Amino acid sequence: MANRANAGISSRKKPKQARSNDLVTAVLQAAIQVLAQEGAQRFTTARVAEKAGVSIGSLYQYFPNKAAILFRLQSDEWRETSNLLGDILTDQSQHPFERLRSLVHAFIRSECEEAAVRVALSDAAPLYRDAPEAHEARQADKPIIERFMLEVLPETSDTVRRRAGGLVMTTMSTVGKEFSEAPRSEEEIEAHADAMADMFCAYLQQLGKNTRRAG
Amino acid sequence: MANRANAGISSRKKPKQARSNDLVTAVLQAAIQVLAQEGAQRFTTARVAEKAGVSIGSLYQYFPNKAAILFRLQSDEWRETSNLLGDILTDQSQHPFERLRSLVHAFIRSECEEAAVRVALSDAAPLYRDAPEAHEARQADKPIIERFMLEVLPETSDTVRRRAGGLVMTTMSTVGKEFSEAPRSEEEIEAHADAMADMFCAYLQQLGKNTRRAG
DNA sequence: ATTAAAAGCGACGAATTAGTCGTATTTTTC
DNA sequence: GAAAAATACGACTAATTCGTCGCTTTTAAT
Repeated sequence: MANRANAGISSRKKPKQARSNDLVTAVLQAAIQVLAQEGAQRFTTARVAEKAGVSIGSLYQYFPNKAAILFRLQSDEWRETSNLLGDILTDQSQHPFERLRSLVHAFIRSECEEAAVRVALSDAAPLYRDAPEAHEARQADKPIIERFMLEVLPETSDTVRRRAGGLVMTTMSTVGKEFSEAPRSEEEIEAHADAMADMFCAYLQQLGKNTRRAG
Repeated sequence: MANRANAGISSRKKPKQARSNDLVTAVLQAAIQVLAQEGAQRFTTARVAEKAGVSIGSLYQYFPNKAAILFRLQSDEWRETSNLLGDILTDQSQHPFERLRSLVHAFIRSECEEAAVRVALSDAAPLYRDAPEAHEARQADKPIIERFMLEVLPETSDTVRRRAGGLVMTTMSTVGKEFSEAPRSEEEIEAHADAMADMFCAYLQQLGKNTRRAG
């Protein structure tokens, strides 16, 4: 097998004409369909190109390798999640705990939509997760979380606050993923999101109390 | 490729002589090494056979296909975790919350040991997770958790109690897995486990209060 | 010792896959 | 409208992988 993994994961060349832009979006949409219908195992560049109605050679003009397509899809999802975080957690018109609850609901709901694609995409994670680009992309949410946590636990030490924020976010994302792997009814989704939000609020409240007592 | 996936995932024939038992254990140990050193992507039956010092044909006498080897490893891990659960959560000499805290610490520590193998094994999960055997295996812990939760939240409705138990266990396992993907110092491990235990205790305590107030 | 069963072997077939490269077509530029 | 640049094409190569099958060696039974 010719291996181009060394070429990295970033896009190969910028599409300059309208048709090549269309080609790239066609490839990405096809990639989503292949992931959803065939799963990560059977996700191949040939299948993507065929479903996109594009030749395999053209595909490789804009993506250096298979991993780049997957990473692009994951990046798009990460960006969406970041927007969700920013929109909800900074809405000063609601109590912080209510914002957190909203976030959990929104996140779980979005995880459960198109669950097949999301599961397949994370099955394919080994192909792109070691790339430096992937490492960078995951730092995007940190400032937002940090600011939110400062609002909730203003008197707590940086270390504890940061750890708590990380725990809450990691829990939301990993448990949300696991939860979405089985098909869920609307009621289940809401109930589960509420339970998770309850857990977070109880935890943060307790942390706040401890700090006030100790400080 | 000749495909034997239909043959299922269970072991092919029982080793009856000492040498074949040795062969099976050699294969399993080699499989662990291959996973740890090469990762899920490069985990192949040929590599396992070679590292085990065994012919590929012999390997296929005792494992119907590649997935069966991986499933066997995962099963062994699940059984170990089940034992951990049973040992710790039923130890009546400690307060339930202390047991939970011990469990979290033990679990996170064990996840962080041999992290490479564990990560690779879950990278390979798509190969075995849809098998019915895998589905059964995951129900093993339910009764233990149920009994523990009854002890902690005796007056809560079944639905709520079961959901809470599931949430706590899912959180421990998924967050533990995520946490172990990066290398961690002893201090980090302890601090993180404590934070997680704090979160669980705060949550369950809160749930208990609500029930008492409502009931 | 003879025989049958169990275990072990490894070259090989069948299939799949990632990515290339020379060529053809379309668009832009001047 | 001619030259140059960008885009598109797809047959093909090189590599990898799973699992089989006919055959040999070892062990157990009588």
